[in-house]
Amino acid sequence: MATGRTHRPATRSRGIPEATVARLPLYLRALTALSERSVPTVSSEELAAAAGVNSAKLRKDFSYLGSYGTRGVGYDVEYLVYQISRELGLTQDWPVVIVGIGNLGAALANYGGFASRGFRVAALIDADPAMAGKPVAGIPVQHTDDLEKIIDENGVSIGVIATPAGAAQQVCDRLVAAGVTSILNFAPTVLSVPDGVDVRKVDLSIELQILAFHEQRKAGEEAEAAGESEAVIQTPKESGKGPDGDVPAVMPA
Amino acid sequence: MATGRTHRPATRSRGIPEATVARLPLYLRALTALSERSVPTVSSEELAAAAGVNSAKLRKDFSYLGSYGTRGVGYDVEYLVYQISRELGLTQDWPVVIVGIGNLGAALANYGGFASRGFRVAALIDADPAMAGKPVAGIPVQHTDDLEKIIDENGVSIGVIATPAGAAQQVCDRLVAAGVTSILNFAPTVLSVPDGVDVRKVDLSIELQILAFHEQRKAGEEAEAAGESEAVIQTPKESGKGPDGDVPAVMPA
DNA sequence: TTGTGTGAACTTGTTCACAGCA
DNA sequence: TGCTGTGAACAAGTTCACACAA
Repeated sequence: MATGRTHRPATRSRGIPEATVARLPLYLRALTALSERSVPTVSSEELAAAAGVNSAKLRKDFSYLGSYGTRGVGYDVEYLVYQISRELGLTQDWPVVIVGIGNLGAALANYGGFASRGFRVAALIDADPAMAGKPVAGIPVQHTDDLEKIIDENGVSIGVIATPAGAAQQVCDRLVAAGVTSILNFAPTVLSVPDGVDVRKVDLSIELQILAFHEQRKAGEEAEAAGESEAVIQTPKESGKGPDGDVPAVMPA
Repeated sequence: MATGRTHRPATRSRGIPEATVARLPLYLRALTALSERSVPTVSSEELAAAAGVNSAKLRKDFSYLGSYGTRGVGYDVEYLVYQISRELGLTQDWPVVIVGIGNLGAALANYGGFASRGFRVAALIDADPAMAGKPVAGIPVQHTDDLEKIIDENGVSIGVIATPAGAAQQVCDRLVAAGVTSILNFAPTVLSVPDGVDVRKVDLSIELQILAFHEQRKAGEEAEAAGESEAVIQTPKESGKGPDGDVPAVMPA
């Protein structure tokens, strides 16, 4: 983890900002829907609405890819679908393995959104010998022992970890050693990986906690709207060095 | 959707930057682990390593909450756990409903990470009458018809949508109408909600697409390292007004 | 006339580096 | 002396507003 270089080789990969990259799949989804309805062209305004962003942002994003629109007209849907797909690397096939076939792993295996985007579930792997051979989503589960072989034979470079937290780092290490360079982690742990390996994490409980934060804030605002004046929203820092402020006496031994 | 005000009442909620809020659950998790090992204090350096961030960022984040550390010593683990929990609103109980009990919904219902963080699965809801009454994760599934009643009776303000994309907006509308003000959306659609309602989305396929982008880039860099000189990483803009650049002739009808 | 493409202003987020407290 | 807390510098991301191409 504590290697000298920055984790990602460059903050902007090939000149396209991360924030833009993260939105490209959103645009792609909206464009695919339009394409299916045989809509030939869209304006930035329409597409932005469909993708849930504002049009200035969308145009800026597209400007990093090149000048693919026509002034006064808009964007050619099919052409943009192709350009974004290419930019995201979805014009090629990406075999992925899912490790940890519990509830979540099974859900992922069954998730239709992968196949339609150039991702192919090449194998399902689980540590439970009782699972071995059992088909999930039509794919027989294989045992962890064969992990390296499976990665190698299928040319897998993207791995999905859906194991319990305790097993995640170990699985991660084996995946990386076997040649996987991108990992999608569902286990609630921080994974250490060598330079050059990308990790993205999805943590369900973290998302809920962020919602809870805002939810709590809303509740506070309501109370405030009812009685108190404006000074209710005071920053905790204001009570800075004070004896206690609104901090309950919980300071332990 | 297109209301005058900005979507979120304020960009910084109660003075704490969004980016910081998003990291608090990470710190909390690391702290909880330390707490379980009865570690009394941590330095910003240690805690940062455990949470996978750098120490400067962590200290800055904590500075928004107040001055909870001791110079020359570090942070009291238990005290910080409490402060962050309180800040995130996790000292209270949050009943949540999960709508759409397919593979993913079931996985979420079984997910242990919720209960341990103040979230309680108050009800499971599905549109399939055949599911009604069947217990998932020990909780009987209820029919969508009763959605409003369930929300109301349980005082639910956070809803999780794990339905197919087609049903998501409709479910969302009903949740919101019934009083839900925070939604965690797993369906691959953009949801429109009125002002004051928070939506967070988790899209598995989007995460993979982002990984694919970086994966592709890596492959490109390898090729480059083999033969070409440095000038290979040229920004697409450099070929700006040029005839074609590296764009293949795919422009459709 | 319409809607893209983009410099420039602005906002948010990150990192640096060090003063100052325990 | 050691580590927090934080201003100040920097970087990334967003929004504005308008020139300009079709």
